[in-house]
Amino acid sequence: MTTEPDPTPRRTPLTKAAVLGAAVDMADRSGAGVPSMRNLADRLGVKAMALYHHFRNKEALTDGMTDLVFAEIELPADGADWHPAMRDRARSLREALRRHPWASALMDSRAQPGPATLRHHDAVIGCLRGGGFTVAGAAHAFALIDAYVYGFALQERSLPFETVDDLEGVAEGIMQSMADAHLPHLAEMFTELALKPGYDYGEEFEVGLDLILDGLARRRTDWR
Amino acid sequence: MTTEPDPTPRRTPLTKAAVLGAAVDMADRSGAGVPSMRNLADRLGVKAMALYHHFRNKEALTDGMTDLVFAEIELPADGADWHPAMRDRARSLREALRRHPWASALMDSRAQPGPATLRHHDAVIGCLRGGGFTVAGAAHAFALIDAYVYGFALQERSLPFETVDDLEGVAEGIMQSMADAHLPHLAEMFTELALKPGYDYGEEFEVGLDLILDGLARRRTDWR
DNA sequence: AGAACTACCGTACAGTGTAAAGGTAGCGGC
DNA sequence: GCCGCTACCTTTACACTGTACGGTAGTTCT
Repeated sequence: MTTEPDPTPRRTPLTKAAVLGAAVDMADRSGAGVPSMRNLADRLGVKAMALYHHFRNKEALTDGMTDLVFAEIELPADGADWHPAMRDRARSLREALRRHPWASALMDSRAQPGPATLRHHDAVIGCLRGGGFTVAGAAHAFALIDAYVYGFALQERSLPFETVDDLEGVAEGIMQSMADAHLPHLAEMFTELALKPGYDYGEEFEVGLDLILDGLARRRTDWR
Repeated sequence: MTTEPDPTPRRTPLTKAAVLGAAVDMADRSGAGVPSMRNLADRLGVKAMALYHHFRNKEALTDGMTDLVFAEIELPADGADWHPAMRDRARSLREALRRHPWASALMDSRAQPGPATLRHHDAVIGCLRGGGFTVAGAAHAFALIDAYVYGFALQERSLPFETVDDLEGVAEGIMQSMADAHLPHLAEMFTELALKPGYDYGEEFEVGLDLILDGLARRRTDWR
């Protein structure tokens, strides 16, 4: 009777995937970035040091988290037309970075790209090559689009307001600075654009993306 | 004799500027990002809590540091032609971010822009407006260029190697992954481009910048 | 039965930001 | 002279971080 099935040997053992899922979820909710090992362990009903059995250190954990984000991004379908495919991918990447705001800052420290990341990059490059880009041209296009999307996500995240209500409070302070320091152009942009009811900084994304994709189309066959 | 000049009342008192200068210098040298309050204080011959007399909290300190970086960036000269001026500014910004790699990641958390930052933005917008961009057009151009430069800096910083020697070591691991996981396009790009002797990822910067400035020139008068 | 291995826990340490309070030097006013 | 006042810095303390080290149940292999 001591060898009964024992449905919960103590609890169902942790898996890498379960830990990463919980970590991503906590990071998304809290808005405070990657959770601490202790908090993450608590949420999993376990003590902090148990996590080190599944991840060499915290960096390995965050690497796994970013790879999970990459897995969410829409891959270009095989043989798809490069132009709409790149547009879709850029939007998808941007939305993933918006869902997981901690991820854009994390790019920095990611020590090594995970499998989803590599697969993602391969598909994108493949799509570009199929669309007539040379190897060097595909590298140009890839670097350009990615830099833009990451940079945009970073900027969007660093805006000092989230809602329109916030905006008005913050705006007063900035407007004051602008009046004090004689910054007429900035002031103009605020009063005539940014503070107007319908303005949404997020819409700048499409404008820039259009310009970039258009430029790529124009250079596609010239490069190299 | 008790009222002598006393050249060192105990020591010359700290100033905000001195603290910020030391902090930036430490961050640049160490490569480990913003120093801790204790380490920074040590370097200044002072105890950690003394710093809180000059900065409300650490965030205020990092805000000051980023503002100091902005102060290094070349401003467009008054009335300068927008095209070369924007190119120079983008290069200057990128080089500042390369000198201070911790700064690009810090963009994120900067709570409020300092005076140098605001002055910088004002000058850039002014140059664009003077070059015939509408308010909305200048906003488009500004958002696009900045996103690109920040994103590029972020990517460049996240490359898993620094020197060509490092590269070869890392490459073997990645090549192995690529072979295992069937990533032919990525493999091709590595063998035919990235691992070739003369290749320098940094040169991609100019390619993308050209494309963007060209697109801006093309749309300058159409926008809005 | 004993050994080896897996998965987890307890404890401990050095490091972090910072709140609270205290000290001390230099000052102007009585 | 002395009394506060302010500017600057220190001491102490607390809650929190990542993680090294060693231990301990339970399972599996021999």
